[in-house]
Amino acid sequence: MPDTSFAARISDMIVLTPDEQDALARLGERQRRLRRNAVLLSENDRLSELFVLKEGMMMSYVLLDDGRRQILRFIFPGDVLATPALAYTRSPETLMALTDIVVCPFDRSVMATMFATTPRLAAAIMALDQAERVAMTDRLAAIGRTSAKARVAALLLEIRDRLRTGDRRIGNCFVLGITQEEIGDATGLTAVHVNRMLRQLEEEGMIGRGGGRVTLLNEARLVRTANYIDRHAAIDLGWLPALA
Amino acid sequence: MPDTSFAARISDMIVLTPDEQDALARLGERQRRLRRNAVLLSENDRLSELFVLKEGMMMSYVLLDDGRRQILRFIFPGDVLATPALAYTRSPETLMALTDIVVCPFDRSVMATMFATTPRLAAAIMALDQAERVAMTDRLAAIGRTSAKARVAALLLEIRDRLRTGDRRIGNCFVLGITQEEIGDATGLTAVHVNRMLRQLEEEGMIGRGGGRVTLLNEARLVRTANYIDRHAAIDLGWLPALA
DNA sequence: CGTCCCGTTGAAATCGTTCAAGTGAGGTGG
DNA sequence: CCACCTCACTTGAACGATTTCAACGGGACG
Repeated sequence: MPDTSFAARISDMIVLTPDEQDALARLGERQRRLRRNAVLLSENDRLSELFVLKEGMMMSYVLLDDGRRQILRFIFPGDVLATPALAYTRSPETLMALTDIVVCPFDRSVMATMFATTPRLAAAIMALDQAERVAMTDRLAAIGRTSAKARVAALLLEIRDRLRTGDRRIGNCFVLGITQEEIGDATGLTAVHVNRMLRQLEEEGMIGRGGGRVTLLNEARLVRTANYIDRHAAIDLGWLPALA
Repeated sequence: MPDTSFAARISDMIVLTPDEQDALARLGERQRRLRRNAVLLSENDRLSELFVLKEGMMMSYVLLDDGRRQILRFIFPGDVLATPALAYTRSPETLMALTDIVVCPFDRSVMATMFATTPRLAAAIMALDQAERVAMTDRLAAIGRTSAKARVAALLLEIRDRLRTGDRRIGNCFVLGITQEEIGDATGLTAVHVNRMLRQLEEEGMIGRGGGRVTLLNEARLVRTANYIDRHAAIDLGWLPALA
């Protein structure tokens, strides 16, 4: 049984052949540890490796000329990072650790080999990337067309669901792991306004806060105010051919 | 020489083997024509095919509960559509023709076959998808963190650059092909405000308008006010192994 | 014990929206 | 060929959501 959370996620969805399990295990061979707040890759850095996040939480972001930051995504165990390496030689985004982390780097040539030798696995990776793409379109729609309250609510729900895919025991009460400023940079709001929105969600009984934790008190209502859809729950790789 | 614009785009970037050219040509075998404003696929429709856009222009969007619309991307000849089919059985977005179009549908099982038989081609498709992903993060950052003027300017530049990849003769003067309402739905603004921003860009001498066309009069300044980066120009697939 | 970071709160300012009205070009039927 | 209709675009004025500015509290950490 391969031990990376990435392997766990893949094998949750398709049955792997021994060859595929080997290939998957090789992705986890090298490991790199980084401290909280360490930068794995900066915008415009030379880019030739991809990574799988094995432990911890990360984020990717871009900085604008005026110093403003847009957080593009939060990254959880089992996610593949730095996929732009497949199309670009310089990173379009910065990758930073939000907690102490363990990542497994692998050269993009490994990806090329995987396409040739374990195509089904490559297809599965591409499919998971599509799920990430769809989650990003959800964020785009949220930022472009929903209220501040809805965006904050959606982010809370998304983080909870992502944390839960890594640990099924996580219920309605969890440690967010990010600051209000980071929530703002992810949702296109200011930290000040995020604070007001959290307070409002609390006053309306949708969430509780305390001890660095958030509790979803009325999830149904939260989902409704957020326009939220859990994209990770609906993933279906059943079309992948069951090769020998 | 394969005749789809998709084939042209791929072979611009890597040298194809005869097998790969065959596989590419097979993608273009079936064709479907749609009229302007026709819907190829609605949100939540059953999803088992992908498409390559051969001619014309399309967009993808989502509708929110309150009827608001967020346009996720504009689609140009050579782009692959409905890639969420690789991870989901129902479409997360609506695909609509902005002009009369020709699309080439192919089942996702064809994609699976391609992974196994022409892996390098599959890798190239995944790489181009990454470019699309990066363009989407640019839009996310624009909507989340830049002014209305910057967003409109960025959209004008992006559309011009995308049109140009299909027709190198296109210079600084081109037909936009979308309404101000659509610009608004793509940038997270109202049609009214888009109008004011266009006027402002015009008054400041950055663009000219007339006869349904836009002219970029001061491209350098426009790029600066938009924070724009041309992602399609920097694509590099050189890492793909040059197989026999 | 001081300092820094994060969170909190109020008041004023601003950017973008909403509402309302009007213009103009293109298409269609009489 | 004209009357009519629709759709996109245009413009002004009022409104409102979010930002900005400013100040303060509290906990963690050296």
